[in-house]
Amino acid sequence: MTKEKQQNIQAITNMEEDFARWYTDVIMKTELADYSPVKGFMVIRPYGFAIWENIKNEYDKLFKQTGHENMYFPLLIPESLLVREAEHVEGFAPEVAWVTHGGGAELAERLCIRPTSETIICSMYSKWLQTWRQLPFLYNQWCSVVRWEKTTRPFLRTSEFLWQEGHTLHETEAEAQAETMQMLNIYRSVAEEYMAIPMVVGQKSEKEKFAGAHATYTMEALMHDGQALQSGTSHNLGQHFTKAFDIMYTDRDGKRSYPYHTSWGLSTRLIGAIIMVHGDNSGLVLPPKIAPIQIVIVPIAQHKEGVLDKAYELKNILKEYKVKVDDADGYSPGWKFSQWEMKGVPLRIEIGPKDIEADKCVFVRRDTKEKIDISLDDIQSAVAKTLEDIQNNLYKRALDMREQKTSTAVNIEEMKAKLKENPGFIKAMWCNDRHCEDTIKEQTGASIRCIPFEQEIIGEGKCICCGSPADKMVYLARAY
RNA sequence: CGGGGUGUGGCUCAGCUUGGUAGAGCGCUUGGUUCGGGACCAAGAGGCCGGAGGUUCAAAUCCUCUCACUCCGACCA
Repeated sequence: MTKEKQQNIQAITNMEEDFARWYTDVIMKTELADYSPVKGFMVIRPYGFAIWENIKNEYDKLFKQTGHENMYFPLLIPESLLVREAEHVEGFAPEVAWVTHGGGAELAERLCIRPTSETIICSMYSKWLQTWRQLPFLYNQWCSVVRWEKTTRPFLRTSEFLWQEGHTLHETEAEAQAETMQMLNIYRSVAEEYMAIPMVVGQKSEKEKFAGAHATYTMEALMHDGQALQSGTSHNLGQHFTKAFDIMYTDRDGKRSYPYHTSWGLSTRLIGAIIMVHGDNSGLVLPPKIAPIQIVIVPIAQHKEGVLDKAYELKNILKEYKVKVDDADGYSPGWKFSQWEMKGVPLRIEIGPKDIEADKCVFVRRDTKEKIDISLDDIQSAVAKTLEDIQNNLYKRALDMREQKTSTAVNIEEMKAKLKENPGFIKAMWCNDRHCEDTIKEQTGASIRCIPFEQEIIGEGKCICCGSPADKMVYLARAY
């Protein structure tokens, strides 16, 4: 093939050259999503949506296993409800979209398109909750929310995104805290075990916490370019909203009490994380456990006697997996190899006349691009083992990458230098002062991603900014 | 919200300086030969040049305004 032709076909920018373009190229070329006619709003195409469905199904299963039920609340929230909790409005007001007209007439009260549903859900909870015997309330909804964003990027930040929001009520503070942690753990387990993305988990600083929360917990992932991505948050909302919305019940002692409240959410942003953690210059690399197609079978010389039959036979043998036989006529095998590689299919099986004669096939792993001959007798166990290897290897690779991109610093100058030579996480001590937090952000561009549960002491335990004794180690990074 | 970039068949772009109402490659369709890393030949289809004004006998091209997308920074799942 000629050079020009290579370039024409390749079209995915190298990530070393321009990471942002690489990212959008991958999304467009692999047909995960496309831009819509409305600025900041994207269309999720079937291949991208299939990934979301797989993520969603895993989480949904665990939500239900832990006693949660799904429900659905309206898209529109009256302004009077949104403004009930002061911190909350203040946090969200700048990015709310408003509906002012209905059926051509101006509305008496404008309605906001939910940026999140705490307010409308709480207004209903106050109607429903009467007695301690009804607690806990364990509900969740899958929906989309709208936040009018200035700068948007597919999956990472769009004005509308798909997500899940859980909203629970509990009798005691301890139960609410336990729920908050339980959900964060579920978030982390699916992210790590299914998406193969290692997460740093911990608590958000006061500055970074959810508007109206008592405490926010987060899982943070590190992308290939050294930027962090907040990937899921779980909030202990205390009684902030239950008081603001008059949610009261008669407790075990016959007194009127406010319950304790949690909410937790994660979104299609996770798809951005999968792209940016595992992807390479050939395109997507999908972990087997969330790949819409786990195995693609590419027949070679498919017009020849018996080749297609054999391909379908293999598909049938492997029916417990998501298998596609690419029997498209008029495309060369080489073309198909490249296409499916770009789309990140974990395992490709090539089967042609020579293989059939030798009673074998060829496996090609997406993560290592390694080619191996496999006897057809062993195919089932070989597939199981290979997919598991790929899944494990992706996690390990991502973890190595994160560790390689994680440094420590004891003062701001050192932090700047480290971020410059090796962008990624910086572990440092912090005195818990908002002023220091702002200063660090201003001078380095990096924010406190979280105060991790797994603490350690860096250097002599002095705040990276002001040098006073500090009892918290934090992860800092530039973030999406 | 500030700074840059780009809008021409499905995609990537040329044409614009020096106006004369469109071109290439890829993709697509049909037929044939191919088929183990992005095959080849032949014949086709497809565009009022982002939009609105203006200048002109004549505008993709010049002028004004506008819109959209995109990238980089400040704020955010």
